[in-house]
Amino acid sequence: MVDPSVLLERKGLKVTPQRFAILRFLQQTEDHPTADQLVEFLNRDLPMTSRATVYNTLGTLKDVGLVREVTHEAGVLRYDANIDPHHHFICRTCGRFDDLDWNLFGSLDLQPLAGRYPQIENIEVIIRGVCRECQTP
Amino acid sequence: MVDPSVLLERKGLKVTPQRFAILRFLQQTEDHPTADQLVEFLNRDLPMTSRATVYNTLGTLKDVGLVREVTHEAGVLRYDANIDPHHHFICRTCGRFDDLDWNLFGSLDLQPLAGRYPQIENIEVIIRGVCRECQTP
DNA sequence: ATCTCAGATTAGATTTATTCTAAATGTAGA
DNA sequence: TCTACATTTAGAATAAATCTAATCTGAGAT
Repeated sequence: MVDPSVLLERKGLKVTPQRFAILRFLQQTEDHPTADQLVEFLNRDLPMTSRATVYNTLGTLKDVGLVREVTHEAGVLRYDANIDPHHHFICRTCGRFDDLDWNLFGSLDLQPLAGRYPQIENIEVIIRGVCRECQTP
Repeated sequence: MVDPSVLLERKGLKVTPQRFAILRFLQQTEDHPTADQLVEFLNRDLPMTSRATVYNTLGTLKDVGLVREVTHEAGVLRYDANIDPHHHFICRTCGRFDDLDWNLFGSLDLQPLAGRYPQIENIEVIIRGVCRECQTP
């Protein structure tokens, strides 16, 4: 787990308390929080981060590639500090959102796409279903 | 292309002019329109469909499985009458949204997931990049 | 030390997509 | 025709995200 300050500096961004806290929280959680959940968490003890800053910061972190936007649910925008390629499982019942290992499916062969789509930047498999915890036995 | 009336009746839904028009439009377009684009189109010539009805109808069509919600863009919800499994390409520049053939990647082996995720309902590969038309040569 | 200025943060207003509500309409069957 | 229920409707309400204009902060210059 790299120090958030180092990551921010590498990207030429000033290290502010808000940026530090947001990036560190995203690094540490297994989850994929929404902007709103971030506001909630950051201000739980000591309110020091406005809603607008959370949106601004998530935007800049996304622009420099420190954070990914995850947009696989209706009306909800989530954020992920795991920027290595990986896949996702989404539970229809509880909304649980798991990262899945990139190598799960072996190597996806993109050859058939190369002609029609000359510039491919990201590939991701999305699996939807009901997770073990939500099974009704 | 199956008659929308037949599809609606099979699902036990009353055939109304609005439902018919919405389903037929989704069947005929290559695109993945938003609710707003549907309202716009349906009322172009003769206004006869309210915004609420478009949302209601899309909701019921989704519930009975005649239509799929596509949720891969921030803040935008699109609809697709192609309910056979398939993949998607999304252009970062123009937002273009193409269906890709299900067999493009051969068969995805789900065996490694079976233990952890007992109930898998849908799999989809999402490819993001820049389409041929948006290339700057 | 203090000044300056660009960048960062802020509260609150605004915009946009979606959902809700309660009334009006349409339709199938008695 | 009458009744009952589903559907549609306009407009209000909600929620997420963006915008705005003012304030704050801190690193380098003086």
